[in-house]
Amino acid sequence: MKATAAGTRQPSLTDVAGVAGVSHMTVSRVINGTGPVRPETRARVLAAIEELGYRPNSAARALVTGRTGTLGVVALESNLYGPASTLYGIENAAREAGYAITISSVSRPGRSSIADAVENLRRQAVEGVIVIAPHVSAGRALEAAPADFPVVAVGGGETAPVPVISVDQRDGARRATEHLLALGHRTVWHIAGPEDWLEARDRELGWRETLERHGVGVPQVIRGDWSSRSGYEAGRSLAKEPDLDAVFAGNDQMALGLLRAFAEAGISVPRDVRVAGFDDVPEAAYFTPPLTTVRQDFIEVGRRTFGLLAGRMDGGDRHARALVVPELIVRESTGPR
Amino acid sequence: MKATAAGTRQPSLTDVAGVAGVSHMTVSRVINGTGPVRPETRARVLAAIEELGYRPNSAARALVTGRTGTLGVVALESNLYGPASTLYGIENAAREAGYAITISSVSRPGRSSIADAVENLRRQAVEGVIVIAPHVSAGRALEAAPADFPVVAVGGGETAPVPVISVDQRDGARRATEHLLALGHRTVWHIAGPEDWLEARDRELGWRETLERHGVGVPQVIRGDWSSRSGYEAGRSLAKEPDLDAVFAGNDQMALGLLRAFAEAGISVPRDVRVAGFDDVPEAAYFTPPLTTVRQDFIEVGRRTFGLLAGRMDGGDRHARALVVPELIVRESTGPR
DNA sequence: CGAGGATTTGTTAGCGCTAACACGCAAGCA
DNA sequence: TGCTTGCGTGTTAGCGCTAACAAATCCTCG
Repeated sequence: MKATAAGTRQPSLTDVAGVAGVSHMTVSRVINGTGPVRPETRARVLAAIEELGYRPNSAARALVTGRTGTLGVVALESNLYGPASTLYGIENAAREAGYAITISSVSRPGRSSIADAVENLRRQAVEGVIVIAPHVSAGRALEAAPADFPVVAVGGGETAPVPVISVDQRDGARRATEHLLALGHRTVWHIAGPEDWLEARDRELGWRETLERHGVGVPQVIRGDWSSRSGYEAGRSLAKEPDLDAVFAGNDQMALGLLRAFAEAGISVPRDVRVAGFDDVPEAAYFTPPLTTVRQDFIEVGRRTFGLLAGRMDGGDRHARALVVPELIVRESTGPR
Repeated sequence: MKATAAGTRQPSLTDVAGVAGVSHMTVSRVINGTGPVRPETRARVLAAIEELGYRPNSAARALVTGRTGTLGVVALESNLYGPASTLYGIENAAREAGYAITISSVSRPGRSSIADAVENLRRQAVEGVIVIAPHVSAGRALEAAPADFPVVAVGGGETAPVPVISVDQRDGARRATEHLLALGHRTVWHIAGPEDWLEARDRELGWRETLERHGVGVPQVIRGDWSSRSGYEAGRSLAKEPDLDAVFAGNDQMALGLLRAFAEAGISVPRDVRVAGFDDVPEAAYFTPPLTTVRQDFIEVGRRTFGLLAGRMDGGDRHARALVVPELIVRESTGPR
């Protein structure tokens, strides 16, 4: 294919048709594989396309077909392992299905910022939108989701009238908590994520339920913000606690901060205190000590999210739900003493 | 704004014009702010837009203006801190300037996969492309970048005929290495990133140059793959080294693995060995011990990358270069003994 | 009070493509 | 031979929008 000189108009279907000596419709048929074309005609057309470096004009096609082949993703602007991985999972599945992905990131999720992002994407003429914003406020924003436009959510908005895919956070928290209880601890402390995150709520709920089901006392929950710093601060105050012996951190970053604070306080993990996290970030196996944590398969989440959106675009149910089951990964931080 | 019933055609400019009792051109002028419109006419038009829930058809607009307001980003499908942060920086800057971002991710970078991704994006009618793929092979792919289409690269392809923005990796490596030498160590070992990464090459080069400039022996470089696992393995073999006293890891993840291996081998950091990393991931301050590392401002990188692309789309130089200077963050891992 | 200019609105064409239908031609059949 | 059938190709219209120009309206001032 030759590069077209800068400033020159891009070749159109008609230009190709001229070179190939056919009508523009025949060229269209060759490109889209619609309608019958004699092999020898097809070859002439393909040669002309090659010669001119023709590239279909997607705007013109979209205008007439009403389809853009683009999906929108509203993503949280953060480097949190989960959301970023989910994004790649979605992108992959979408690309395989022939869709492009347009992202619109949101720095501080809120009812209106998410609605704005969705509106932005609609103006970009996306055919559907995936919202990755596992916040309580995101859930509320989705409650007002239009019925005439396909929106799906990942990990949030239980009550929203949109399909939702989520990892079973409660179950993951239950697994971690039961694992710690099974080791003989009287109770398990918890460092929760920010209150406005659904995942934080669910993990806390799973932890609390499990303690109650086992009839053990529920300690005061400690509130963090997912960051290692907040885990560190939580660890500093927990270190003063006289009968502390097991902690379940809401994510791996906070667990890391916790480990750091304990190390500084001369508390040995797992000998004095056992610690578990959530997410299984790739680094968790190399923390000091290696961290027991709950693994979420984000690639799978991304794939299934795309699937749900594809279904919804086909007129599927607004109330579809999909749940991905997490897995407990046991490492030294809850190992033998 | 009312939701349109499913299945109904979206309202067009003409529909709005009908309701407002004006011509479609007047509506267009109101929407785009082109040409003068009487305030009272404008109000009627806006009311009609509101009433119908009108949303401009971007395909039609793109068809006639030749502009889509979309940029493409070729991203590496990975959760590495740097690329992901850069992506957000770009998205932010682009959104502020009124552009949308379409991403195309690449799992294994290579000459052809990157060229394919760029071609994909061009078919999506993006106005320009940013390639985030700091590989040697990416650089080669960019050497064949078309002259008639704006492409910029972040962090790679020194020789490619496209604008490039990068963090000064050599300088960062120099800072880390000099910092270690200044602490009185005889030499500094290095765990390098994968050979096909430009960043890995530059960091290694900066390290090597610095050692040579100071006239100290250059130890055999150890090759990792950015992962904590590879850092851990490097640490296991380094632990056997009799006169080891300072290590500069190519990134923070590998430094983490290294710290883990040293902890297992009973080597104390910084007492027995001092360790520095690269990137300053948010967790680095909470490693055991907190890690001295080189900070890169990825948000700035994203912003400037967008700036370079904007310049290139305006007919700017294909050989523009921008360099972001990194910063050494000193923490306990190179602290007093 | 009417010419001339500025302001506001309308008309027309066409961007590049696909849908729908029309046409020509060869083959099949009676 | 005439009529159908089906294949391969062409013609036309129109998607929703903006650019360019044309027309109408309003004001200002001699």
